[in-house]
Amino acid sequence: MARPREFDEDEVLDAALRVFWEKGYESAALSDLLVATGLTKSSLYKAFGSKEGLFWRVVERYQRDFLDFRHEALAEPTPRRIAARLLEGVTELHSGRRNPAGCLELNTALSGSTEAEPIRQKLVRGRELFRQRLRDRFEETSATAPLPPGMTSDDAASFIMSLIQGLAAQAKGGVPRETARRVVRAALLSWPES
Amino acid sequence: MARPREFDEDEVLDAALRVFWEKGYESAALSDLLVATGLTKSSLYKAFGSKEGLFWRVVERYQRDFLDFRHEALAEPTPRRIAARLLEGVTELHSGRRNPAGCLELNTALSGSTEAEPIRQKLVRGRELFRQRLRDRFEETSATAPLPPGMTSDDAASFIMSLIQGLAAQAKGGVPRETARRVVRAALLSWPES
DNA sequence: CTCGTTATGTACCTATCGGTCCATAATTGC
DNA sequence: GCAATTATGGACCGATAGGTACATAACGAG
Repeated sequence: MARPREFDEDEVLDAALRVFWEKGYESAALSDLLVATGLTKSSLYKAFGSKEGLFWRVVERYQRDFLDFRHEALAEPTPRRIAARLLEGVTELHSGRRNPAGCLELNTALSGSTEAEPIRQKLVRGRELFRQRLRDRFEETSATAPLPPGMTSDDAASFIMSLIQGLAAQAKGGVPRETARRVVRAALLSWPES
Repeated sequence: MARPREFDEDEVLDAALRVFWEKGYESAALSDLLVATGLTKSSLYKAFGSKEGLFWRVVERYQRDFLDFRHEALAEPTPRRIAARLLEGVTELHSGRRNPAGCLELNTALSGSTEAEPIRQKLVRGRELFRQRLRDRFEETSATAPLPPGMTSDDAASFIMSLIQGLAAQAKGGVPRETARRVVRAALLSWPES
């Protein structure tokens, strides 16, 4: 019983996703978002409340559409297979030519303005949460197949997280996918096969 | 035969270094730099030409004063000792409470505005140059002590570089030094002792 | 056909960005 | 002590940032 929307929310979110992915939260200007989505300022603010509101909707989609491999990875039965699936997933995601280089979340979480500090912290918290889930899965699956000798589940989880961030940073720097693949291979050399 | 400067250039550069380190190039506002250095806009522009001019002077100092361990690392006689010294250096540098969290260069190189794109690229080039030096040293020293079995010098260099970026990103996220140390230990487990 | 409701387009707002201009101050050589 | 030179203080600049106000347009319900 009112005027209908003239835009498709999915399309708008996808367009905004590209912008935030390429530039990070802060460097993505409102004007960039308007051009990319085709919305007017009024429509955007009516629909999403603010730039930050839009951003969190976008992050939601990012996790759903692009980070889904993380769930599959955690479901793997051995530490090595979990780690491999994670690292390979990150490699394919961040260093292809289909998507913007690097990681949407990292690109945002590494900027340093005081304005975006709460956003940064929320992202960091999410990262830590995933690290804990990873550690727990390493702990569980290490009964089936061992971790690299000398590594605790916690060590292993922190190690993999660091590598994931590193790969994302490298990808943003333009390091080619093939190089990333060799890094992953190298990192997994000492991880026992199932 | 002219009016003398009222500021000490070293002190100014150190103060500016902190600001750029904490915020990255873009998020470091000119006003932040003025407050931190105690300079007026006129003096800053007279002395350094522009924000970018000041930034490169600062990077120079950063590399001289804080990345000096890289040279020592490259001088080590075996791959493991090179890698260890590098990773430990990065850990101590980035995740202490003495210095701002994370890496000045990475904090800058991961932001995505089009304005700072040339700066990003220069930093990325510098990183690639160091990677090559690292690879060459791995190649040379692998005669004395082996690399981890299955890794070429190039693999090893890319692996270490990724880990360095990862540690820097983690540090910016507030991951404690002790965790970083455990990551380094884990990463070096398969690297043969000299 | 009108009314309530929601969406859109446009003009406008304040704050801040990096940077420039110019008058004035402090120095040394002569 | 005067001229030449360099440094400083502060007003000013256009561009852009994110965000708001308000009038108008398009719908469904009655």
